[in-house]
Amino acid sequence: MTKNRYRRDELLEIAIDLFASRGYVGTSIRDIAKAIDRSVSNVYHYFENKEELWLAILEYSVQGLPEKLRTVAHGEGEPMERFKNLLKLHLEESTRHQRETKIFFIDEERLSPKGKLINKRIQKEILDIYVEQLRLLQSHNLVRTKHLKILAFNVLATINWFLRWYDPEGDMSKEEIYDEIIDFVLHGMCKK
Amino acid sequence: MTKNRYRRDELLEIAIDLFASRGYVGTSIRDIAKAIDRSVSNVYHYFENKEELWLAILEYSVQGLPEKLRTVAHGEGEPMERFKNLLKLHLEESTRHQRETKIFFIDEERLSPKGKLINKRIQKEILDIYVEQLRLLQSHNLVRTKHLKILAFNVLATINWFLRWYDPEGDMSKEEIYDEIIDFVLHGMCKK
DNA sequence: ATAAAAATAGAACAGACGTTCTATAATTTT
DNA sequence: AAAATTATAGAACGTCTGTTCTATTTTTAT
Repeated sequence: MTKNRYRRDELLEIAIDLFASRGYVGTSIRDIAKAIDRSVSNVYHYFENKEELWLAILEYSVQGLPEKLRTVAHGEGEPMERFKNLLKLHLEESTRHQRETKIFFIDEERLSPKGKLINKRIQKEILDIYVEQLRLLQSHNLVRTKHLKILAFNVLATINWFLRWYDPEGDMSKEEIYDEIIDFVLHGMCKK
Repeated sequence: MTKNRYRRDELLEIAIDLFASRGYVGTSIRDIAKAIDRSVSNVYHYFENKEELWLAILEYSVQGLPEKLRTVAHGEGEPMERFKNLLKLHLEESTRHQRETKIFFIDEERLSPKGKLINKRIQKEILDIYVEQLRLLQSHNLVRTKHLKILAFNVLATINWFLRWYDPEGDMSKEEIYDEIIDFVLHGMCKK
């Protein structure tokens, strides 16, 4: 059985590429089939329908993110150190799955109720991780604001927006950029 | 002549609503016509085609933003004070045109070359304003980083992401949220 | 009041869409 | 070797798409 899971994953790869560059609605099953030089029915052989294909991509990549983040957040070390690790891992994972993560934020309104729910759930899970960690830092008197949720949104803003402008071909290394971003999140733009 | 510019703007309003909630590709001309209870041809009477409608929305709202931002940035007062004003105005304008600004960031890949160009130009104009202001602040030794462009991206991240989570029905006032965001941009999340 | 212009509707078109159906080739299991 | 399963293709479906065409009503200008 399931020998040719390989063929399925090829399909998935192409779909990720197309969805990431043209969006969910902007990519047709025919586009995907043509891009990999197979028939439309072949796509339907591996995936029940378009939305299941979309969800398979999420499962393939973004689905596991909250768990990974939680592991680091609940790991060892000082709270602030752990928070930095959390940011770092989040940035690394976002870069590693850049295309998929981009997909995750595009066209979410066009999904079926089921798809929307999954999307929202993952986003909520991630937000909660950050709020929880910020609350911990707050209890150590390390955080400036009272509105933790807004703060969490702002932190996530920086991480997620990064995907929109990051260009792997650019002349700065990933590590350099991560450090810049983490520094911004922690201390903002102003000197001292 | 042009007596019923009013009818055109009604159409524009509906289109903004639909585009903002369902995206460019996800909204058909028929959707728009149906939503305002007119015929499809009526839409075409006011707008040459779908993309021109899209561009009309940009013109109607986002187009003027760079100029407004520039005016404040080049205004009076200390550099840091002016920068805060810049952030404040940018947040205000984004809120005022929340739907349109959202449209501006959705589906940009699906536009024609012409549309893409306009989109990119406006985004570049705004980025340049920030880079310029940050350079000024840097020359006054008020900014911590050397990579101004990344810093500018991070600042814009916070502002633009705000549109994704801001809910006018929420229990915090706009002013409160603006202040939180500006504080985050300036000083980050850490105490001192 | 009449002519010109603007606003509207409705039908039609050709193409793209997601999906399904039927049939055949390739592979795996027995 | 035969049977069963999996992988593939191709045609067809009904629906939706952006757009155009023709015709009619309404408004404006003369």
